Amino acid sequence: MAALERVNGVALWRQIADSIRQSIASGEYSGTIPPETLLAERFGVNRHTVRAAVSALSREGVLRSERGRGTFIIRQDSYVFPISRRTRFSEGLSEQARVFDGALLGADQEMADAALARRLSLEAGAPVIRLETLRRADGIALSRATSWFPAGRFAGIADAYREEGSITRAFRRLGLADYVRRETEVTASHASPDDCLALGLSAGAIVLVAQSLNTDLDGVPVQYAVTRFAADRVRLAMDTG
Amino acid sequence: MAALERVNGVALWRQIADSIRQSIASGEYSGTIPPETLLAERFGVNRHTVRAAVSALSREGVLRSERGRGTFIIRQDSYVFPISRRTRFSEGLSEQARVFDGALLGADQEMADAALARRLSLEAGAPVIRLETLRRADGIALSRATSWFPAGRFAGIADAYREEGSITRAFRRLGLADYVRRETEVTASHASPDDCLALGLSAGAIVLVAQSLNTDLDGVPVQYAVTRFAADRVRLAMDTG
DNA sequence: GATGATTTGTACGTATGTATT
DNA sequence: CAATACATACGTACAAATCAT
Repeated sequence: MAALERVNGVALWRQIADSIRQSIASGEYSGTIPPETLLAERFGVNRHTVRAAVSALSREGVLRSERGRGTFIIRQDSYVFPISRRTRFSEGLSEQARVFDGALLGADQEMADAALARRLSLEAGAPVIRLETLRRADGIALSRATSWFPAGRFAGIADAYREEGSITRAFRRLGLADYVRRETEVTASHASPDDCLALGLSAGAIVLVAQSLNTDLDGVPVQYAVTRFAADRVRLAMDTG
Repeated sequence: MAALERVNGVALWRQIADSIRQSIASGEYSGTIPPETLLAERFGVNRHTVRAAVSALSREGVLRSERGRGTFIIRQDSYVFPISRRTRFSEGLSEQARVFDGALLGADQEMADAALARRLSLEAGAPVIRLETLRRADGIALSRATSWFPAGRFAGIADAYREEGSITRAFRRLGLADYVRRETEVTASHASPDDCLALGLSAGAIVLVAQSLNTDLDGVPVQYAVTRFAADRVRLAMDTG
């Protein structure tokens, strides 16, 4: 594998670890991964380097090595987040997780900058409420979101969310019975130190970043959110059938 | 901060380079990027580390530094891929790129394994045609896709695609006038060596992985595809308004 | 034009991580 | 496990080009 060279700022063992993870996800291996010596030969590296890769995956909870027996694949749960006009994370997940909750990490009032004001159809500098929230399923952090709401219309949103643990229910409490998702834009990037802390990720992990806009039934924006999903625990599903 | 690399396997400067590239793509910067000292402070690293990141991006043709003046953005390539029931990549992109084309990297006939057969509503072991394709905009590789088609119905799909450069037109040529996207599932992972080669990415880059199913108007599956997008050049947009 | 602030370029030193032998 | 060569990251200092005043 000539492509594996250390010139790009990514350690060989990390590239090999990612390759192994990929092979596991694609079903190429089942039960155990091949022996270290075989992998070393296949990747064209020293056995020590393969060991470093396996060690990293073990730390991340993907593999478990047993002396004399082999290295076993630990199945990890992955959650599907539906994205549609009627997206309700809490409802979509309730079938997959036994315990599902949202926590309020922080709240603040600030002034909308030009880009945010445009998205929420407000005047630049208009007051908005920012919520930092965390979603968990069965005790595992899945996503953290930063949401902005027009401050005039949703003054008590922070308290409402804190007590309800759900945007849908917080909206309902403030008199907004229904809302729809107008648009979602998905990208991906490396997890920031903040992401790692909040989501319990190892440094260098990947997050799916979704920017979304919700409106009321008259098309008036009620929430703009940037949500960061732990990419190895979550799939985003768009049903367009 | 030096400890980051130990846990991670991805060099700090590489993570910062990716982050800068992401910010450029998302339109956060325009014209120039912030000064090195400011970026260093913002990322919490030494100025040299930022310089290593900028240096890498300069080698890749994204940035150009001028002493005393600043660091200028050369390529600000960000393409939005719409995902909807009527997704037509070629149509959605034609407004954003001057030159847009699809190339056939390879084609093969194989037998559907259990998972693929289920997705295409075929018997396990049924013959399918696999296409490896690459999409470019203005000469820049945006995505590579592996697609499977029922071999019985779309025998000449490889030749048709090779000559048309588009799935939509290849389908039309084989008598399928129209089709719809039924579902799409999005995840993200590190770029494999193959991805790096095909998409011109640096090791450690991120790809958005979309698994999608297309059906004809009667709901019969016609194509299952796994598409790998260069995450720093592409945003996936779901319009649910 | 001169001055100082800003910004990128260069150099040296130190410590630690990475990968092979 | 040790030795080795190279990459990564920080720290400090100063030089050179540009820009606002």
